[in-house]
Amino acid sequence: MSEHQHNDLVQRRIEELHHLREAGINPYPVAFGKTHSTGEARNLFSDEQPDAHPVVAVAGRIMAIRRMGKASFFQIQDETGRIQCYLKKDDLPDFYDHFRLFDIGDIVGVEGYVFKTRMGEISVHTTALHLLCKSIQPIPIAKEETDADGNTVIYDAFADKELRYRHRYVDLIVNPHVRKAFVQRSTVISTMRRYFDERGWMEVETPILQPIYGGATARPFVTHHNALNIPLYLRIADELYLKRLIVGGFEGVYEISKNFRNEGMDKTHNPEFTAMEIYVAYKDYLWMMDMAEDLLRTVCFAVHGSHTTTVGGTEISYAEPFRRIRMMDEIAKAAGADVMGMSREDVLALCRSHKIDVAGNAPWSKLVDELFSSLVQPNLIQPTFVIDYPVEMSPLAKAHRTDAGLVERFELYINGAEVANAFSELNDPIDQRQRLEQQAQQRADGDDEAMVVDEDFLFAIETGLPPTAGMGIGIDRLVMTLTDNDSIRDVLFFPQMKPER
RNA sequence: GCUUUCGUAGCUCAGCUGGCUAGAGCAACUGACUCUUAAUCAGUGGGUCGAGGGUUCGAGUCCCUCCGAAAGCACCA
Repeated sequence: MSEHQHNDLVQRRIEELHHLREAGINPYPVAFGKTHSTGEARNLFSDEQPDAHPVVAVAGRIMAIRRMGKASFFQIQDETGRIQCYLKKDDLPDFYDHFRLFDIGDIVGVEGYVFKTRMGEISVHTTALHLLCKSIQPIPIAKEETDADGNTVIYDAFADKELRYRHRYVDLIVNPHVRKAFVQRSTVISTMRRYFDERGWMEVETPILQPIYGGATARPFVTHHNALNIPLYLRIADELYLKRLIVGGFEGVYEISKNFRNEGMDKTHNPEFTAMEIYVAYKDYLWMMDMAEDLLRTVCFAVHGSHTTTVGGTEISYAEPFRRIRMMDEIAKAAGADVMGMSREDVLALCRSHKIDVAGNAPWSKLVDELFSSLVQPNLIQPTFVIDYPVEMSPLAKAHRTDAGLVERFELYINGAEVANAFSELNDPIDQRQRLEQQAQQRADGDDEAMVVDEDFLFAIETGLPPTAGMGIGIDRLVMTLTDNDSIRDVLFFPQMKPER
């Protein structure tokens, strides 16, 4: 701690701290009897009764001070916003000089009454001021002005991304739009949870530390359990455990889980991220599509009070029935050829003819995926379900009821990004074993993201999984589209950073 | 992992083809001011220019290595 930044600004504040103590003021008292939020206090004032002078005790962080000799104005900020406070020496003759030792960033409690200044700002006329926490690190001061058109203009906003992510608490104090995005994130999650709970589906918890990882194609983090002396993997997906619970007799389960993937980081990838997975027995992917659509419409409304939102200047509507398109149809339209039944070599040539850079030894499914990602996905701006994927790309999805070679699967795309992935779950144990063995073969052939055979999972499927629909939603990416942020770091409180040195 | 760009005061930023003691605004400090609001006015202090090395008479500026970040690419969700 002593190696902390000890610049002159910090030194100055530590001295002030000592002076306050000498004056008999405890800079770190235990509590404060707050009666109103700043927002509530502001609402107490009415122009019909300007002399009502409702009495309040509000608390918050000092964000601005304007000293004018024997009177001062300061603004305090709490969860609901800011309110100006007015303090004059006549009211607090013994205390007023101590206020000189208060700084921007200190947390105070203010007792007083609500009034409106001559300049028309609703304020608290201070009758007692309590220091609740002396801050010794200065916070960045972004000044705000309301221009003639009523727009808030911010000067010198705290903008350095590295500092904002490393000191997120400062970012949250100083940048209201950052706070707002995280409130919206919380609304997304709480709305989903309520939606599922109301329908009788049960929230569950499954292991994060797993002896065998599965449910997705990804590279895991590995750790070691000392007492058992075995490697354990941090989960990459919930799927296999949640299906075991459906086997066990629960008919609707969901989990909001942190997953971990040991891969590169960029605007859309953080090594730990949040997924929601839900499984409902006796349903299929068509039912799940309807549910997903209703769910997202509900979530959007909870966040925005509207069924539309704007991302990067483009309006996204959750109101209309979402478009549903078949993957193979779209690839055929965009690439000019039906890839079903085409040889790997022909699909490779097709990729090359569209100038898609792919490895020459990539498997058929990978090539088809590339065609889709390059030619179709970027155009899926409005919420769109892409349905019926090739079986090679979906080792856990049930074979399509009518179309050979396909599975009953959909992915939901919004603003060109995949937000949900779902299928009619594969419950044919013979088929499932073959699919996993295929994965194992790919793995043996050098694909280190292919799945591992999980014998206990197969045992569960052999025990009997009812017909079941399952879906995963990438919460971070959904929140990005709902908060108009194009970087995942802006919807994670503490995105992964390299340590400073 | 690769490529490019960036790192100057607590914060936001200037600093030219290398050239006097590295600047500004906000914040801080001293003083004035009892309804201000980007308060105002007068004055003061504050820097290992990310770190280390090199070239040069001279480096914030040019070169190299390292650290950190951002954007793009690759991989993935």
